[in-house]
Amino acid sequence: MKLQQLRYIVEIVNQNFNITEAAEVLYTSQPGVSKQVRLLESELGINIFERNGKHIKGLTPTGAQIISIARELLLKTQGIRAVAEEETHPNKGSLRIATTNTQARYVLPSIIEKFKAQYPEVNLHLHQGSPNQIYDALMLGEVDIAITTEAQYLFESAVLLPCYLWNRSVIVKPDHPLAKQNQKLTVEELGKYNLITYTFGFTGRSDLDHAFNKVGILPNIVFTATDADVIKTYVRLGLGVGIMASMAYTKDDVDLVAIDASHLFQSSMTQIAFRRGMFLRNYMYDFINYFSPHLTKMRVEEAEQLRDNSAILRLFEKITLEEK
Amino acid sequence: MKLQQLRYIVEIVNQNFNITEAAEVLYTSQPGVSKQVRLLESELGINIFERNGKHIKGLTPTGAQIISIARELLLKTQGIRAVAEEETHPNKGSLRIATTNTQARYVLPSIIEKFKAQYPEVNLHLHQGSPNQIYDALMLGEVDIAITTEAQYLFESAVLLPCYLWNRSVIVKPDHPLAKQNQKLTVEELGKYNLITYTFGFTGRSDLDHAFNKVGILPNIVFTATDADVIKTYVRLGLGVGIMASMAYTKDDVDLVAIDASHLFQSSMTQIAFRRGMFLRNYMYDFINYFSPHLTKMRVEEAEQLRDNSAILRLFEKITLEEK
DNA sequence: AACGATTACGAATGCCGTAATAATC
DNA sequence: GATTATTACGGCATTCGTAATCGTT
Repeated sequence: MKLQQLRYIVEIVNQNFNITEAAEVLYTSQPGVSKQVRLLESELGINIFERNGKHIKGLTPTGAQIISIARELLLKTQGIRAVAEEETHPNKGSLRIATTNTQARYVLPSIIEKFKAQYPEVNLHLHQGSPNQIYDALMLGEVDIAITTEAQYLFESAVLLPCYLWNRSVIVKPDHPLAKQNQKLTVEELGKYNLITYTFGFTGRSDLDHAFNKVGILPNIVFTATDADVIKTYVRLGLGVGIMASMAYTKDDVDLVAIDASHLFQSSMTQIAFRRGMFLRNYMYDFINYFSPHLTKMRVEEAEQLRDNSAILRLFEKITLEEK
Repeated sequence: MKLQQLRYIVEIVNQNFNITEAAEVLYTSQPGVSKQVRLLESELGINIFERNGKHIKGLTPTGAQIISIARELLLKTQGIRAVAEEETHPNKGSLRIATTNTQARYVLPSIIEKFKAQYPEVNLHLHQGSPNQIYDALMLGEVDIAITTEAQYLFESAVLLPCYLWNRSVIVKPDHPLAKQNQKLTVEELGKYNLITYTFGFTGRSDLDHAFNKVGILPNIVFTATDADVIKTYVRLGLGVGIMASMAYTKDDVDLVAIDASHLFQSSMTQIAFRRGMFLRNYMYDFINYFSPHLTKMRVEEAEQLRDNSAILRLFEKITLEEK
């Protein structure tokens, strides 16, 4: 069994069982990959891949288990390299982040600017996707860090650190009735209008639905989007009232009015995640710390020792209380 | 980076930083090992080993981290092989168990007999040691399964399954006053005699101390041993009253009298442990099941999904309740 | 017919072992 | 002086790439 052979079989799976493409990605020849796969299979005495004559169709049940172990194993080789690089080039390397639109567009820019200034030699890769995609990218080792506000249950097998609470604002044009009234906004009132908000599974949408359910109102949601820019665009077209993360309302949005709605909906939590047992470069700790100042290296390490994410939540609730 | 190179550096650590011995254990030549180590170090650009001129003294801090990752990584290669062997030779392989004296001497024989009959082609290795040694052997991958009755806190990073509760008996010679009295035994009464029991850290000794502490009696423990045979020997010599696991009193002990003491001391729990994430061969599940009938493959798998051992305990408390 | 996997073969690399050397205890 | 690590070097195995072949879609 060779590390290369494991790299080969994992890459074949990644490339949808196409050895030719896998060979290209690996900068090697098709026959070489094919041969090493057969060698590994004969060494283990089993078929990893399900074949139809000469064509690979998929994984055998045993093969699927082996791929899963091989993936973890290859991640550990990256860990060894990272440990070594931390000593040889502590300020050099790459930081791969997966996140959703809201973070990428409104929260991360200033943090990345600061980070870039501190670590000019770290290559930053930012991948935007749905919570599910973010989770997959994290677990397949395609990114080092995930930032998410949704589907915390997905990340049970990762280390999930609470970053900050955020609230929603209602967005309307200045001539809209809601912009003129002085009374405090109610959920009932919002229910009267056409609403534009996030697509289900994005940016705290589940918390929002929950608030309407609780008062027994079926909201009239006419448009949904995965990002606030689209929401604002449709509000500007007069198609409805927008509900989005307050941080997505910026000083450039002079043609829109934001009405605080933090009293209507439960606060949502933005969280940062990484794979359990992963070696974190020092600059990664720093990035996490820039993103969320209470997440010092010491506290992150302490949190990782805890067995599940609810214990991590309790830890930080305690820390917040003590600081007050 | 090659798997062999990782095997080499780990084995050098195992052999106390002696490359010559490591080479012997690996059935290869000293220069070959030495060269591969230098190659790996130069590939990573760091020193794994602390050197004094040409002699290896120990690990660098970075090296220590790398060894730790390399160990986990090599365990995963064993996992891949195990998955393959499960398909090629489901009834063939090895089962390495670490346990304490009491289990090895009084509990396991009948189970091993049954297991051997079922799986004649599985090589059994039984290692006896202190709870600490058992834990180390398990975590270093030297054994597949650990059976323990002590120091559960040590096994937090493993999967720890509750097997059965057991109690203690007081062992005396037939002419001893305790053998003749008909009243129920009390802790106070026991405190009057010289006692012989387990060494601290073995076979539920901590539970025993706890019982004396609770009633504020300082027991007069004159001999301690790691196994019941030694305890019985000293009782036979008339040196004191023995307190040991009831299961260690067998039909061969006709010259001794056992007095049930389950009402005096809290029951102790025997537990079975394996590394989290380890691939268990089917015969291993069967062994666990023979050892503890309520631990079916399904329940063991379910328990492993849980995040910590207290959750596993709760799961089995629930199962026990439902069965009643 | 085109694409994709395997086989065949030659070149190059790399690993391993013996022998010799150097350094430490 | 004995033990232990490194260097040198030659043989062997393995891997990799190109070219050709075979099968599938």
